[in-house]
Amino acid sequence: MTESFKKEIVQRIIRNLLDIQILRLIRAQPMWGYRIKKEVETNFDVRLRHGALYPLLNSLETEGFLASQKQQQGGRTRKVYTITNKGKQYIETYANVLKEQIQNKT
Amino acid sequence: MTESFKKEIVQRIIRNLLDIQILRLIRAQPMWGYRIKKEVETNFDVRLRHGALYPLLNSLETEGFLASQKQQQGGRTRKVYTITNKGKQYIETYANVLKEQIQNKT
DNA sequence: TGAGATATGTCTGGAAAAGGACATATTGTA
DNA sequence: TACAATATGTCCTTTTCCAGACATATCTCA
Repeated sequence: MTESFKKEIVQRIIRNLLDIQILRLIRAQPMWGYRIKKEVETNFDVRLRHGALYPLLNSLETEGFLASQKQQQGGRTRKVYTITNKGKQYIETYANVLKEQIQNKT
Repeated sequence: MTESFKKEIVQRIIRNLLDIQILRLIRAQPMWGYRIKKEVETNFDVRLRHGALYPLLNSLETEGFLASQKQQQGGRTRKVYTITNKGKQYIETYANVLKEQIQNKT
């Protein structure tokens, strides 16, 4: 039962806090959309539709959480994202909130 | 900036994982709906509408995460909820997922 | 006695989100 | 050469969610 709970909870976190998971991935290593999709799908066993991902990445860049550089791979273009200081602050704050969630028996 | 981030993140967690926050509250101390509403609103500085809370409590009981006993307070009735073993397992699994999130297992 | 707090419940219209389709181009492989 | 994978983007319809309203009853305090 605990295993199915775990899968359910992970999926809920991915769905509702997808931007944060993306920031965490990119902080660990700069990445482009297609790669992020594959990482999320294999790491968390959740379907991630590119029709949701690419607009999200663009808005995260517009809001200053991510920055991108175009990278040519032959004739194919990759938009490689790196995390900004603002983005780092956001996930650090997230980690702090989680710590409180675990510690407090509230 | 980090402060406004914190408020935003807390509100997102409450909104999307409200059931878990309720289970955590009730595990700490058996409680009824109105009290839960007040606790959540003061502890997390988030508005919690009773029109969302009461149906959620009823469904958590139906699914076996909570149990309730009616308590008479004069002519006024309180529905006091306690957490079940299933409910405890759910929030323990949640805590484990959060630990992995913090420990940067990605 | 009237207002505000306590206490629990349902329901609905509009907004937000999700799912899937439409669109295009390159690269690798069978 | 055709199909699957890589790579990024938009758009529309359906579904889900939520805020606020509707509903009822008791208790406390001024």
